[in-house]
Amino acid sequence: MKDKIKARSVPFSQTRSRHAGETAEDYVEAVMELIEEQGECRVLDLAGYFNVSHVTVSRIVKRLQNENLLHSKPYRPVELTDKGSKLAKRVKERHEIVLAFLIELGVDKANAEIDSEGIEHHVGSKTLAAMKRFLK
Amino acid sequence: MKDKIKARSVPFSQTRSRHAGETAEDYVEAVMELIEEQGECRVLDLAGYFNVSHVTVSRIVKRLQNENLLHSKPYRPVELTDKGSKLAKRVKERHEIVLAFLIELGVDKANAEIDSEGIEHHVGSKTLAAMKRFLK
DNA sequence: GAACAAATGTAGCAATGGCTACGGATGAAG
DNA sequence: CTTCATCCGTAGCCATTGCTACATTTGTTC
Repeated sequence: MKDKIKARSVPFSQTRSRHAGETAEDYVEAVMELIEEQGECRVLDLAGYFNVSHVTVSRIVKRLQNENLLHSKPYRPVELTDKGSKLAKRVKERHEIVLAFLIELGVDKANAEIDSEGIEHHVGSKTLAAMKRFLK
Repeated sequence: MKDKIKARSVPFSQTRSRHAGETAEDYVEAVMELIEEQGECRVLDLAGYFNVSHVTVSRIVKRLQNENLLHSKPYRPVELTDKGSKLAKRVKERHEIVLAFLIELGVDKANAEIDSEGIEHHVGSKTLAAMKRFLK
């Protein structure tokens, strides 16, 4: 009798929804950064930031408006809602910790920046706390 | 004149293709693990492993066959090609290093296992080398 | 070998995120 | 106020990864 395969359902949470959440995090973070850097955030700014077409940005912005993370009127700059702003701050802080951690670990800045973008979405609170301890 | 937004094209490489690559890594690793654990790997084993339907597994296995990572005949177990086997070994080794690293960093085993599944795909060679140094 | 359960494949739908092509809105320059 | 470049939205395509429902194959049991 074969053993039943144990589900790795926690680490392998549904790929699609997980990825949609990562996209949301990347977008609110980018919007906050672009607004800080240049006062406003346009669809084309995001397209340049992520290196995708404005169409892709436009659709994702629309979805994130439905999720109450962003808001903007047609042909107008993209702004953060309160909810989006709070998420952006959490994401940015986590991102900065992961980046500083990798650099402290001995990774060169260029690679630390690349890897931290991918890693940040998968750093849970326990791992984040461990990284903070390491930095002190 | 507004500054041009610098593209973050390296960290934000095209999401779809990046994710398809992560799926490939997860699948070859799972196939190798399941074969080691129980001698063969069936579609339903993978469905249980990833907690998705057998239909999703079936389609992904077909895609990975086209990419020459897996092979199997209809209604038959899934096996690794040489290419898939090599990839699986690299992925498994990287995964084990990331997991050991998180535990050494002070993350509890349960959280280390969860986070390492997500983090591993984004650990470049430089970061991996830094993790290895830390472990010594 | 017939019948049945389990495993796998197929059809077809949705959501997400890529794209090109095209059309409408905005805003600056004349 | 018209013109025009730029920005942005819409239409419609594809790929990936989810799903349910149904069809087919396999293998066991009688």
